[in-house]
Amino acid sequence: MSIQEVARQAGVSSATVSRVFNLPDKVSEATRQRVEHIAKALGYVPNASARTLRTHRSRVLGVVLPTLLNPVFAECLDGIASAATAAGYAILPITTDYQVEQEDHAVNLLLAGNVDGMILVVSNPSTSRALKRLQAAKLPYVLAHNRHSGHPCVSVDSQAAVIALVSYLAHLGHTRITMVSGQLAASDRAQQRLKGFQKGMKAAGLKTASLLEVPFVKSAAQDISKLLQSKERPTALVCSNDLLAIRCIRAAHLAGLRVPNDLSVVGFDGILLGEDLTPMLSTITQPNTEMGRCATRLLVQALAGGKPISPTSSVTLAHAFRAGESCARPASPHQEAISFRKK
Amino acid sequence: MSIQEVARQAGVSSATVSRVFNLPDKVSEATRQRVEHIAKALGYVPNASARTLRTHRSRVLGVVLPTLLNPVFAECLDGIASAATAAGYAILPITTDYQVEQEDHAVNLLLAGNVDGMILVVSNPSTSRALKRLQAAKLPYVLAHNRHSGHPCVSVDSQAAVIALVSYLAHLGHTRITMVSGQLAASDRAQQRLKGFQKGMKAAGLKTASLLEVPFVKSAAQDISKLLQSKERPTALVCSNDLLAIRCIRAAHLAGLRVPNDLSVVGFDGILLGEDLTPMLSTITQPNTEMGRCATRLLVQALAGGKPISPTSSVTLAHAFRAGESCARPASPHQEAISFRKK
DNA sequence: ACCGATAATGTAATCGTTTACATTTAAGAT
DNA sequence: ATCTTAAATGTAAACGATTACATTATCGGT
Repeated sequence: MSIQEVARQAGVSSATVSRVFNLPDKVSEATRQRVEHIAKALGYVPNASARTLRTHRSRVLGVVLPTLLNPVFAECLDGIASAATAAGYAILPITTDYQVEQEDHAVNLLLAGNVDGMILVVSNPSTSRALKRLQAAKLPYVLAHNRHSGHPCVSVDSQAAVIALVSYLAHLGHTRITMVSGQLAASDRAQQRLKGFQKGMKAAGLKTASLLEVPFVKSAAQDISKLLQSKERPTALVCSNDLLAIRCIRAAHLAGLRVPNDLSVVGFDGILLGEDLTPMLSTITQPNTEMGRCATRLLVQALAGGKPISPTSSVTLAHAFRAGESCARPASPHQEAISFRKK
Repeated sequence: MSIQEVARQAGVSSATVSRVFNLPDKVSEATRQRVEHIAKALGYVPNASARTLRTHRSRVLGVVLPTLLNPVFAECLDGIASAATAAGYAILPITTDYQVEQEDHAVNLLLAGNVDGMILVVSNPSTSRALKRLQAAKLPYVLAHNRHSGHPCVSVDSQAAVIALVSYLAHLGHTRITMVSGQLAASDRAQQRLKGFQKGMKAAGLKTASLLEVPFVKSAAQDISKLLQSKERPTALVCSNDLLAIRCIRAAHLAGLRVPNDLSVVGFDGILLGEDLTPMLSTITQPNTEMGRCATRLLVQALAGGKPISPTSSVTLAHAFRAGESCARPASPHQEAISFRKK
């Protein structure tokens, strides 16, 4: 069902039909109605490819994400989807499984797909070839969940958040605090959070900022439980993300430790599910959905303006500490002994 | 960077360049190499819109989902994305928030977007206008998570699963079992699971198959806790999905009930996160990611064959009961009294 | 040396829009 | 009645690929 067919049936030229949809006030009331009526009757829908070919605008945004299996990104994509739809854009998402080669591949695919712009969550903005490629192609883009002065980003200040968190834990009386992180090399977020942890520990006068890096999910449980059974086991875990925190709580349970009585666990991300858990997850929350929305709006705005997005238009969204139930004062040595006997 | 430009620089016609990419063996080794080299040097990428316009194939699949905030669908989309990418297709997902009007809207949008086919999770296949529209447009599609004899579906046999579950609970000694469901009208899955519950209760010789429908998430906690504080409170909850089960466990905790000692809770879906919870979620698992993959493969196959997909090619995937820790024998009246005093 | 077959390449139409420009129509001003 | 101007519509050229068909080159066989 082409525009020509509609034109024929309505007894006008294809140009007029086109105008009915794109510049309705350039066409007389009478013909407009007639054309609209016929178009609807025929079920005419303008062909997106032809339009894109002609106008060089696809009204599609590419989205590059590590995975959808972490609710952080699912929530973010949800925000992107809603904002995009609201602005009349469709989205083309691709996941990279945290692999840089796949980032490159994804960007190439999207570039070939004629997207008008991209929203990405990359491993490391500083070293990303994908971003270089984007700049070379002069395609507008915005990063979400990444934080880098050389790129337009929408993010929270992870480092500050963790510094404040450590200070809070120290005030609660924790001294043996361990950070649990996923593969550091795979994410600048993880690095920034670690940095915040180290600074926070120093500021709190706690010398040993110990770190447990669990590169692979499959071995995580073991590694964590080993840590928890060690002699000088930590009284608090600062986890680089909520999923990790949830696994730590599980590991603690399996090791016979009660959360938060014997061990405090704090996450990072504020995934929606955390609030429904028992114990309710204590975590640093970021507005994940809003982050996606915000990035999308930024991009759409730039597309409307027709100019690339300056790194100076980066947005820092507010984070917050959610005091759940997985974090409390450490047990005093006396109490700890009791709790130990109980087992 | 058009094909013409590459052709000019390579000193050949655009047809030859096109053949280099689409029918490489129809072109001589020498020119192929030359063209490939020049194309790469110029960073040439074939224009997807032009290609689609000409060939009537976009290599894009539309995806219609209720929401990404429920991990079931995020996992499913993950499967779709991976299978689609593997088959050389991109995906265009839209969420409907469980609203039929939005389903219609989504389908129209995707139709206008020139997708080659669609994968959908709808509220109700029987009444869906969106599906009618699709059939009218003769666009190949597959449903996932829906189950209906009139459409090609990839799903599990929810009803059988719940029947077996109720039987299991009855054997454990539970007699007061309540099903907790989201808005029944919004999902055929919920209806099928309820049906299974009712049949299962009957088969187990338990007359009252009581149902708690919690249409809105915001009031769910209240409704559930009211149920749990009622005089003849159930000893087991069969939840229509995992998210609901998690909220029930939370509500039980807030009501002072221990899971599974005072209350058994079983979910449905088998979201990945359930395994990391404490108590580990007892649930009926479905292969969510695989479901997405399977639906995609079915669709891609049909697209290759060029024929619409018959409802008879529907696939039923295997479900399984995951014995977690949120489900156990009910406390004997005596034990129950003790546990009650303890509070 | 010539023929026929086959391989390699080129020509040009086509897909369905949008839009600059040309043309027609209508209305108001004189 | 004529002229000007603006509004409404039409004409036709793009956009960048694919592909049926036409053409040219190559080569073995006689």
